[in-house]
Amino acid sequence: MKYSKQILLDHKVSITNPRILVIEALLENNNPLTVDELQIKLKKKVAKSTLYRVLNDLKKINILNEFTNPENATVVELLLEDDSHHHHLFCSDCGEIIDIQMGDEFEKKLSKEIKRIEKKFNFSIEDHRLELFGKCTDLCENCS
Amino acid sequence: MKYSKQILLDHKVSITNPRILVIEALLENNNPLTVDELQIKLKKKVAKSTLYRVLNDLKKINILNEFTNPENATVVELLLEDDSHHHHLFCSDCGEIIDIQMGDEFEKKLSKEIKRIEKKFNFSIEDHRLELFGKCTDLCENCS
DNA sequence: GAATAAATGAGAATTATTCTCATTTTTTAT
DNA sequence: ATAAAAAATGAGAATAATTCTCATTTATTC
Repeated sequence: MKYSKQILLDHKVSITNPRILVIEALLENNNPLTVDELQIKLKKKVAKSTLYRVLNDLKKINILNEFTNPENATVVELLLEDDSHHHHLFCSDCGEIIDIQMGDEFEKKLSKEIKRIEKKFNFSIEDHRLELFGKCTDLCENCS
Repeated sequence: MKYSKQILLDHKVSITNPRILVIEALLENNNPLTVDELQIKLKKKVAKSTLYRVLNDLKKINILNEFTNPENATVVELLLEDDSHHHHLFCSDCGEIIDIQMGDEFEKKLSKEIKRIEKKFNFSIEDHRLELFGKCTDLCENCS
């Protein structure tokens, strides 16, 4: 069975063509996509209103991560069980977004700092996000 | 002279009432504000179009930091020379956004990791942002 | 396979932000 | 301090992103 169908089955939501197409499009890319890019990839196959609805459906079953790029455009990526914790690197020249992983030692240090912040502000912290901003130098075909 | 006027003078842009009002409103709060909150604070004193224009003006002279909250609403804060490097903590109950500082050791470790990422992806990284998400427990009047 | 429930497509409605342009305010040069 | 020139403002129109509506289609249940 197609992986995308399995994902929908696993989350007990009905299996429809638009949902399969959106998941496939997101699976094809290793990195996050803006909604615009996604719309272009699915042009004529999924209605705009349906695309937004499907994205909301995927959010509801907790397999979609949504954030914004430095221009405040909405960006999405699938977050599946086997995905490991990662952060994002943004290129201000070509707009590319790259998944990055920080070293274990760094994440441990971050956890400690988070505990300190929790106490200081009497917060219960559930998640965090680290974003790095810069320019890809000479390797990117878009920035050449 | 009012601090807000001084800021405008220092950055060689003309001193106008809407600009002063926006800067004062942002200075009043220690923490970032959504554009909506800012609009309410300035209700009837600054036109909506002017507010957005002034925010863009402040961005141009690099004293405004703009980002989004977890609901993707635009958030702004003044970033003045004497402000030190900080990050943000978001409460998903009351929407409050709090400035936080991470320990020196943590920031040093982060710098090292950033150098590693720069080499790995052939990037030149210019900035970073860390966001923590959680709930304020019992101290916040909005979350009581 | 028929009945029921859920999802879709197309476009209208809504919201956030930018743009336009006539008027007002600020700056510059005397 | 004042007049001319330049820049900024307010009000609302225009645009863009996202959500909503509802008649039709597709998926699920029995």
